[in-house]
Amino acid sequence: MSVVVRFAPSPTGFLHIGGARTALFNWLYARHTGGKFLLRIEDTDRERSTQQAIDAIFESLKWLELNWDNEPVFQFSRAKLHAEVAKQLVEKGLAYYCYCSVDELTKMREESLAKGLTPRYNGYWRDRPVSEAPRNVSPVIRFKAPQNGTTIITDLVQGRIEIDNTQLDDMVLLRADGTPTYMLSVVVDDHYMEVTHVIRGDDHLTNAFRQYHLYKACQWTVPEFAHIPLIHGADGTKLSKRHGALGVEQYKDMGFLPEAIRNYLLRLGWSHGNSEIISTEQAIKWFDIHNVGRAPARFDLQKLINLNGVYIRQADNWRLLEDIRPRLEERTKKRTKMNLVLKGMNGLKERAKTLIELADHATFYLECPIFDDKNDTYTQKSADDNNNRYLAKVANMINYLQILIDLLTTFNNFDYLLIEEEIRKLCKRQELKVGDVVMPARIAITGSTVSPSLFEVMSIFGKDETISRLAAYRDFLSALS
RNA sequence: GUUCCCAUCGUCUAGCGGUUAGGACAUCGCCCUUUCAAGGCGGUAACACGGGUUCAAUUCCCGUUGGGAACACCA
Repeated sequence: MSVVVRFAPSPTGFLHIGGARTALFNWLYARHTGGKFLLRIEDTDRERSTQQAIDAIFESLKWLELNWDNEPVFQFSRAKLHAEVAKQLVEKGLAYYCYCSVDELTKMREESLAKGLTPRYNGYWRDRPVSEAPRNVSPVIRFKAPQNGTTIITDLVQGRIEIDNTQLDDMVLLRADGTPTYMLSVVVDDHYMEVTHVIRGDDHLTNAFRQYHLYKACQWTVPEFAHIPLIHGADGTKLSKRHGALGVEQYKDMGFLPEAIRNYLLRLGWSHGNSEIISTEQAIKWFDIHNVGRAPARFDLQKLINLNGVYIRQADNWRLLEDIRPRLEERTKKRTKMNLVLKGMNGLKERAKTLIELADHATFYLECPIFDDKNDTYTQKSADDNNNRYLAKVANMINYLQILIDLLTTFNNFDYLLIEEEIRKLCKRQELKVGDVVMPARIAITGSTVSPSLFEVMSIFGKDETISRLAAYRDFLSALS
C-alpha cells in the first residue's frame, strides 16, 4: 500500500515554525516513500478561521517549496458527511445525545479537579433515556468511549504507549449547532482521504487514543501515527511569540533562504550521522520517520543564521540579486548599476548571513553611502562609527588618497590582480603599510571600513568611478581641515 | 491536580554494554590577512541524581529530581 500523508493546519493564524516543521516531515516522508503529500485546511472553527490565514499558509508552504499533491481539502465543506457519520453512530448505539448545558459541564470539570481527578465529562446522558431530555435544549452528540481496559498505540516516533481507558471520556462529535468537532472531522477525513500515516505534533498524542476508538467504531483501518516533538523556545518552554514563534513569512522578511530553514528544521530532532549541511535531495533520500528524536528541541536562532550564511554562499549570484533587488530598489533610485552588484556578488555573499545584510552591503555599488545626493556633499554622520577613528587622522588620509589617485591615473588596465600588485609595490617603495593606504580608500569608495576586498571593488567600478570617488572624498576631507 | 512523554557539552545531536564520549552552532585563542567575513589549527565544555542487573554501564531495569504535553460544543 502506498503512503499517503497530510498536513492539516487550522487557519487561525500564520504558519509558524513548528507547523512548518510538521509540514516538512510529512513532505519528506511522502517524497522519500514515493507517496502522496496532501493538504487539508481544518477550518471547522468558523469563528476563528480567516481567509487571510489560509492565504498565509499557502504562501508559506509555496515559499518553503513544500509542494502538495492534489487540490487542498477544506474540511468545513465536508461537514455534512461528518454529521452523517455521527448520526450513524447514534443509530448503532455507539454514540448518544447529551443535553448538558455549558454551565453544567464547567461544574463537572471543577468537581473532578477538586477531587484530584482528570477533568472530564461524567457520562450523565450516556445511559439516560431520551424521554428525560429537556425540551428547549439542542443536544450534542457524544461518542461512547470504552470505560474499562487499556488502549495501546504503537507510535512510529514515541513507541508503544499504553493508557488506561478510564482516562477517556465521551467526547463531543457533533456540536449543538450541528457542526462537527475536530475529533470527528479528522478521523472521517483521514479515512476518506485514505491517509496511511498521521504525522503531527506531539500535542495530539492523547487525541490519538480517542481517535483510535472512533476508527474502531466506524470499522475503519487505523492509520499509523507519528507524533513528533514540539519545538521549544531558547528557555525550554513552549515556543511563543516572545521566542521567535514567528510566521514563516517573517523569517522570509528577515532575509532567510527557504533551503536554510528546511535544513535547520530538519536537523532539529533528526540527524543523519555527522551531516549538518543536508541538501533537499539528500534529505529525501535519508529521511525516515522512525529515527526522529523523542525529546522536544529548543529553537536556536544562531544556528539558523549560520546555516543561512552557508546557503547564501552556495547560492547562485543571479538568484541572490533577484532576492535582494526589491530591497535595493527601495533604497536607491540608481537601478542602472545593478550589474555592478552582480559582478560584486562573489565578494558580497561571502560576508552576508541574511539577505538583509547582503542588500545592506551591496548598496555602495549603487551609490556612495556617505555621499548625500541632496546636498551634493559627503556626510560623516552616515558613515559608520569606525570611520571616526580614521577621520582623526585627516591629514594622513588626504595624503594617502592623493597617492592612490596619482597611481591609478597612470593605469590603462583596471584588472583586480594588477591593481593589487601595483598598490603593494607602491607601498613597499614608499615604506607605507598597505592597510593605512587601503583604509581611507575603502571609506571613500564603500562608505565603510567593512567591505569586500578593495582591489576587487575597484576593478568592478573601473577607473573613472574609482578615481572620482577617491577625489571627491579627498576634497571633502580637505574642506574639513 | 490527573494521565502520558522526555533527559549526553550553553544549544542541536552521534552513541544502540567495553569509546581518549564524536560532530555542528555558540564561545575563547592562534594562523591567514587591505577591513570584515570565509577558511585552517587548537582550547573550554556533557552522560541530572540514587539504587539495582552485569565481569563491565552514558547505554538495560526501577525510583527521585527536573522539563514538556494533554485534559473544550479549539484545532
